[in-house]
Amino acid sequence: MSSEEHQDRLLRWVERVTAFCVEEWGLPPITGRILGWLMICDPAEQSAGQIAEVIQASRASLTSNMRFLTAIGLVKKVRRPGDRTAYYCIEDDAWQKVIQRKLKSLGAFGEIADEGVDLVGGEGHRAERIKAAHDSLTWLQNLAARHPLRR
Amino acid sequence: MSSEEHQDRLLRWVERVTAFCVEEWGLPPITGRILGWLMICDPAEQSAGQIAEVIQASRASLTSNMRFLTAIGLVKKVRRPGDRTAYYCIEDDAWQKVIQRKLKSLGAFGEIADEGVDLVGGEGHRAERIKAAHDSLTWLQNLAARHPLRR
DNA sequence: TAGTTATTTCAGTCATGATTGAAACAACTA
DNA sequence: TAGTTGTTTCAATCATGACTGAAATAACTA
Repeated sequence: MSSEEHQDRLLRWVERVTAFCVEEWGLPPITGRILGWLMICDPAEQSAGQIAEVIQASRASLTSNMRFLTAIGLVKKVRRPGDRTAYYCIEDDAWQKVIQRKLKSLGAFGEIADEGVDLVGGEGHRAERIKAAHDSLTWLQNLAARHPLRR
Repeated sequence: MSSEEHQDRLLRWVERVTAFCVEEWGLPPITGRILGWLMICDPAEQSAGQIAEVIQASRASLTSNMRFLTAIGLVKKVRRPGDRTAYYCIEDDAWQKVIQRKLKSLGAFGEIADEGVDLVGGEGHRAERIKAAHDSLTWLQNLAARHPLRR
């Protein structure tokens, strides 16, 4: 298999990751491509310029996306003394962070549900309806807390 | 507390649910308001007209949103013989469905990660990096399968 | 210091899709 | 049947925000 063929396969895989990030998590396409590429690239550390070229996006777009991805802790910026280029690399626990964040947000929704129960008096059909929501929303969080992922 | 005051409180709660649906799940505001209102309204079954009035949206918007919400199984449509009005009501297991769907999508992402491992040869830093992603992505799904929510 | 290269900022374009009003339609009543 | 009321469709508007090119800035070397 030629080098270009292999690169093509990698990019097709990146595109599938991108589709996921866009459809399931509402991320912009370029953000998804960056994440996908950083998952599978070699070496792990890549400059904004390299990434821009391989995923066909502008440098300007890379700047804002990298800022976003580092701000939320999914990507880390690596600087080397004597080199003005900044390199980026996906965090080892990036997906674990994503998932923990989702769990936390579900839990917060569970708290809102709790307040809803108070609001309707705590008894009756309405309260039961909201309690059911609360239980579903906090279930996973409790489960995850009791059974953390070991690597 | 007057009836309007109580209604105001309910609507403020609905607005918090809406904010969640919009920010965390990327739903349109009106979709979020409908869900929030159907969680806390009394009676549980409400016509499109009633909902439109209380959340201040157009009938047209209600039509498309109700179609969406029933299509994905979060809301059910109730028809009564001799009454041309259609009533809507949130499904008892609506949030459980939402969560199961999210888990399934995480699992699907896990499968993509699996293929990524094959793509890079199954060994080395790259493979380990993607394997870590895979483990995080499938962890919750496995956990949930082993500890289903009992009500 | 001047020169070079990479990054960041910012104003503007563009695409997407939520929302609506008006008209068409459907279902009931008298 | 005509009248009434609720629903759906559809074309058009509107808001949002992703993305870019060009200019400004920053960081290195000689």
